[in-house]
Amino acid sequence: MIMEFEKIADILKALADPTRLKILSLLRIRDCCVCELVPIFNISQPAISKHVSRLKTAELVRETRKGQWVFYSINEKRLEEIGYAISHLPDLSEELRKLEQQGLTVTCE
Amino acid sequence: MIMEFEKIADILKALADPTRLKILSLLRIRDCCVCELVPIFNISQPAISKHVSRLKTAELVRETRKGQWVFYSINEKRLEEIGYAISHLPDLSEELRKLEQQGLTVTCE
DNA sequence: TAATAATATAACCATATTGTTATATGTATA
DNA sequence: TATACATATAACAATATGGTTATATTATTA
Repeated sequence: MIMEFEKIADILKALADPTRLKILSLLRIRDCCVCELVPIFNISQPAISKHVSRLKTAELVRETRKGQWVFYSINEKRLEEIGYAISHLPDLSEELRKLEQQGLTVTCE
Repeated sequence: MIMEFEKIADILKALADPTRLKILSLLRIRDCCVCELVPIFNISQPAISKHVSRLKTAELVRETRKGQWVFYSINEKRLEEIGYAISHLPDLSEELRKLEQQGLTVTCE
């Protein structure tokens, strides 16, 4: 299915941060909870919590509570979806057609 | 080749904007110059110019001057690279191993 | 129940992002 | 050369982002 530009941009914004990319790379190895991620990064627990929350909003990770811990797992399907979305962006041929009708296209050489 | 987290994040930031995604979608149809893009979007000429400049910095588009116009073309290779980079993020197993050595991993159930 | 541990949220700050208008630069043409 | 057109850059404003510390929430355990 074709994903809207705004939706794709929103998911890409969630991905477009080195810390969040590192979290995803770690979750590829195994599920982790926030308290395991904290000592790996030089940022506070609330900062990590906000990063995983951002990934969750974009459905790039899923959470499972296990007692006092919340384990996060990667949603590989979502990553595949975003790859597909980038190579199948919504078609804007109509916009270019309108431009031509208005005589606003540039023809050179 | 494996791309560093910061580099991937930087390219993803260039992609993570609806206007820039629409520009890329238009360039998939044919090369365009800034003056053709302006009437398609509800933003000023300098705003469009800055967007294509951001895409150029990330090597997602290339420019060719033709007389007074600058035509922009999509660099599909770069888009493929970023797709590959996302599915082959740098490996952080070592970080998790250190965590285990320090006894900071959580074992439950 | 009280204390502890893990996580999330609130309030705040510094910086980045994305738009604006004004202006500079580069190229073609009268 | 002077003018016009396309594009880029500068200066600025509003909002978003990513960090901080303090505190609230949720679950476990003494």
